[in-house]
Amino acid sequence: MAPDAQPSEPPLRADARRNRDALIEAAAAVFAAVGVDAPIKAIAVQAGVGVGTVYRRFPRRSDLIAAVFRHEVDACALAAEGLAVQYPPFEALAHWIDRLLDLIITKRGLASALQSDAPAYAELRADFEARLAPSLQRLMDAAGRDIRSDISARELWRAVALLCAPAKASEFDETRKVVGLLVRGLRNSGPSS
Amino acid sequence: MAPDAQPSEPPLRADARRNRDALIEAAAAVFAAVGVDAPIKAIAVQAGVGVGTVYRRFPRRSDLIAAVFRHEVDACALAAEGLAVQYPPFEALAHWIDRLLDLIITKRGLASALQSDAPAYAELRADFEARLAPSLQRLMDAAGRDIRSDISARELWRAVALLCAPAKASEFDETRKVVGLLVRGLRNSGPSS
DNA sequence: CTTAAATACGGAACGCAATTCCGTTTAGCA
DNA sequence: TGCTAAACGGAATTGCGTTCCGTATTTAAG
Repeated sequence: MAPDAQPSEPPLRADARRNRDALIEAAAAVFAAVGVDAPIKAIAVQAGVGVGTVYRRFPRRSDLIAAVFRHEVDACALAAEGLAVQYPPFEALAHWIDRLLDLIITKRGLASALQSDAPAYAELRADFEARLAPSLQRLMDAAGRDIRSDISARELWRAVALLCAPAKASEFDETRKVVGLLVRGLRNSGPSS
Repeated sequence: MAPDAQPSEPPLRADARRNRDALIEAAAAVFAAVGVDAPIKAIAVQAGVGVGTVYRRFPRRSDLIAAVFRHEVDACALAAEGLAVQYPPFEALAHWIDRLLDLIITKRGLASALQSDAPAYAELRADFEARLAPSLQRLMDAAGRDIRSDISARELWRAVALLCAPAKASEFDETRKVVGLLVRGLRNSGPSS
């Protein structure tokens, strides 16, 4: 009855760790070049391993995507704290959403993957959501009556992710504009503070 | 030099027309049951024809989708006129966007298809856009200063389509809410009329 | 320094859907 | 009725995702 509930995996074997790292690096390169829906084989080749190795370590494509972007996602979540200090509540929220936009928009195919319900991507949205929603929630709480209360952090995050979906480089401006509209609609013009 | 430029196809042979109609009907049924990304074979079977026949008549999947929804799309475009008469400009616009939402939201996978850049769907967005954008443009023109002028009909239409993308039946309300936010943001709160 | 068990590896094999191709069938017409 | 063009169906091809298993490597014990 020892509290071993959390099955903390045994440490990876040396070669396994090496391959794991190589795969993340290779995937980052391939994702940047081709998009997150690149053929698994391409990533395996780039990393110099067999496809079996990819699947053993990252059973779902979303696992690999999540690993590649983990640092950036965490950084974005962290940035909320700084913005909350620097700006008034509503502006902090707006700026953070800009930051979120930069995160999603520049990764080819990431936004589409985030809303795919294909099993290979199933966990991705949840993973991103788990890391980002708390930050957003705090900013929204801080904004209090400045924003509408009938929308949740999860809903807002998903809306932004959706609006990023088509973004090719040529459409970044359009995406920003439309997200801007959404944020405008979020603001409460009711009883001024 | 006769103005034969438009290569109006010769009329279809009787069996060809029969199959064409059967395919549209079959596709409608399959799309409703499984979504617009259903296997072509499933549609062929349902229609009682071979896959070759599907590809001969509808080379790209988008051709079939467009054919299936043509009536509904045209009806939506038409509805703009009526709304423009019944309501003040901004409300007419808002109502029409609701109508647009109903059109897209209830067709499984349609919204995703509308933003896919896969070749099989390439023409779909353009096709819908060509039919819907003029109506939206008229409503926006009529709304004049009531709405922001820095967004085009095409941009607004695309944003709505994007926000519909995830919509499973369980999420219709969420989608409506978020689109509502967008429309709110579109309204000009500046110099009142 | 052996050696055996546990892990990990690679890539062949399989499944599934998209798309093409071509020998056969059928409608339209004289 | 017979001929030609149009259309048909479905087998074959292609491409990717995913699984499986015989082989190779690491690790730790002796």
